[in-house]
Amino acid sequence: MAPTIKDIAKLANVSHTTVSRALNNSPLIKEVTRKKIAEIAAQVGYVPNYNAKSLVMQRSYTIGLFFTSIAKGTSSGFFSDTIRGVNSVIDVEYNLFIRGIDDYAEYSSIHRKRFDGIILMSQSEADNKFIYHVVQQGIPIVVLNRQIDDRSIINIISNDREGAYNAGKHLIEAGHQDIAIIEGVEGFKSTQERRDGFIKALIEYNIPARNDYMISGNYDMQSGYEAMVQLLDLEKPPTAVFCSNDDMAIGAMKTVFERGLQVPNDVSIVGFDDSGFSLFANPSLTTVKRPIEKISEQGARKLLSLIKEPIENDVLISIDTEFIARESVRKLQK
Amino acid sequence: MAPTIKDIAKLANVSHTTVSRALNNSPLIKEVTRKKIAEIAAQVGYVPNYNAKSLVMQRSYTIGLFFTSIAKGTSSGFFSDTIRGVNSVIDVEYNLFIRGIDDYAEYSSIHRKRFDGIILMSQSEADNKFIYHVVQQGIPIVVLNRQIDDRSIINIISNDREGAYNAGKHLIEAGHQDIAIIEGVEGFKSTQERRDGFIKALIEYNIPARNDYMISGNYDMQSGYEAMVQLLDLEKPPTAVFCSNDDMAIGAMKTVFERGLQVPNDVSIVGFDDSGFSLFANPSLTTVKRPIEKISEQGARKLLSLIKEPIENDVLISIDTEFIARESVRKLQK
DNA sequence: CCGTAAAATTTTAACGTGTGCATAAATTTA
DNA sequence: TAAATTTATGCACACGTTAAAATTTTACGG
Repeated sequence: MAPTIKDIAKLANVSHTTVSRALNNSPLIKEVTRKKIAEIAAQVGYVPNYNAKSLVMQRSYTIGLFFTSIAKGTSSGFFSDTIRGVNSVIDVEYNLFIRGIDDYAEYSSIHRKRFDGIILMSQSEADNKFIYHVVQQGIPIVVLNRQIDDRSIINIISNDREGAYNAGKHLIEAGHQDIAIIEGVEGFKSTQERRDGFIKALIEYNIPARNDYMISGNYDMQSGYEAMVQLLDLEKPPTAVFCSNDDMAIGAMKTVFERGLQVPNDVSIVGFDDSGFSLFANPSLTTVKRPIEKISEQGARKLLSLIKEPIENDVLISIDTEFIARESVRKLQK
Repeated sequence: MAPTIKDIAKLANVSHTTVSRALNNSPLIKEVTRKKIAEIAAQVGYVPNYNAKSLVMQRSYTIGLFFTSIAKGTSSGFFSDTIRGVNSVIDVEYNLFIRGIDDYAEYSSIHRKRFDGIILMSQSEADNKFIYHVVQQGIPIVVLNRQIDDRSIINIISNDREGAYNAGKHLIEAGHQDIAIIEGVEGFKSTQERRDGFIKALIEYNIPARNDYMISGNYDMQSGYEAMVQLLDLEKPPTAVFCSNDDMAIGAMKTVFERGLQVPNDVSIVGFDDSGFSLFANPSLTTVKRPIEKISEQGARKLLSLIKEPIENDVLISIDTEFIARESVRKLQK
């Protein structure tokens, strides 16, 4: 049905070998024959069979984009920004394959023949097993978003620690002393990094970290809501709260309003991520912009060059966050 | 490197054909040999080469999930809900391939050999060209979210018209007479359906539709914001606004607050979609839940059965929306 | 224990493409 | 003009798998 190089060969009165070479711009082919063949190919609407090609070339023309999980724990904005970033870089000659690691019971179907390269948007330490498997299979990989100890792996992360530090600093310099933190999913590297950055700011300004001002959440709105309930129930509630992401900040704001209180007049709130709605929240949310789309673009580019030139190595790229001051923080007079 | 059926054949002292049959559970193979071969295969860690398989089977083991566009016009929640829905149904033996139609300059690379089936989350009439191509290639396809006239195509949509009708009715029954609508992207079927449903409610209650109460937006927050500016600048601003999606509703609420007005006290607002943040908005957003995840699950299932049994046809499944009353609508006393 | 049907397996070919080697044609050199 | 070299093309095989045809082995009735 669909024309093959052999069909073209017949039409052009040459061997299929010549056709193959002509279409791949081999220097062994005379210019006139190449042109003739290209013309015929275009005319009959030839498209290469990638399965045959892959079989003989030992390449798959497939880039795998993996998440820790697609089903849960990944916020929509994060998820779609990642795909957008990668998609914008990966040429259509590649298949863009998307799955969650937790969709797999075992990894045997993930091997060299099936993936030219893998981009992992990693959120959890538990991904290490997957990474190990991929490396062992000799598949080029780029890990995004979570720092990997193995320095032979290309690693692109955002500087969450510094971002959280800036958030904390901003609150302190606005005059706040009683500052709480609502944390992300336990075990996620980002959770830890953001906590560390936040605490660094406290230490730098000699503000004691109180245990009851550190509430753990899980990055979703509901958990932010619940965490804030705990905080407002304290004998001495904080005047400001750093939420480890915007979703939880939105949830936390909800609690504040339900208590008949105001943001930022009664409680100041800072988020993290700068997700789509943070600008349109009421009040608009002061937050730390995390350049997810940039990270994934960058990651995709690195992967492509890694596939072409496998020597590259020892790369850790840290992309800076950006502090965005909006309306959810109140300046206290001292 | 990686073991093939021939390697296994040698180890088992049989021909590679026997191995192939044994691993595919052909009834032509004696039980004992099957077992022996299965054992060896497991032991050497055999995984089939899908390129070779595809080449001879004329199947790709790839499901294509296409969007109208990945880069723009698709909200995060919508995008990720779709992928989640499909992902939950498609077995890992399939490649899940994701792209936007607008990533392609021409469709020649989209053909039967490369896709066992295609799921299209369609938002625009402009997709018809793509659909036509796919159908012409003989690729099984399921179109989601937008009604297609061609009844030979499996089509799964949400009943947006009825949802919008319910939204309008709710506002009217709460006592509102001056009701505006902020519309979605022009040319999107959903835009038209929601407008139609809304107007139907107006007509049913004998409320004249005013031209200056119909503002066009483009489904993003910013456009909702701007549309609401127009509405509030009117000599007689509406007391209620139906926004064609939640994103625009959030934008519209922002405008209201900036004017020093209240939702719902001064203006009532209804959205559409029930996206993640609508419950946590302040006030929480009354909206119409559109079951995107359900639609995509259902669509994926239909596609799988269509691939197996190509006789099925003339299917139009309409999934009902659900009206969700929350806090953004005020009951007027008459 | 032979002949034959059924069952189990092997042999051969095919899917569509790329590549090493041989060879024919064109060009240069002597 | 013949020999040496370069250039252009074709032949045959390989990639890993399934399927059709051919063959061998097993089972069974007389």
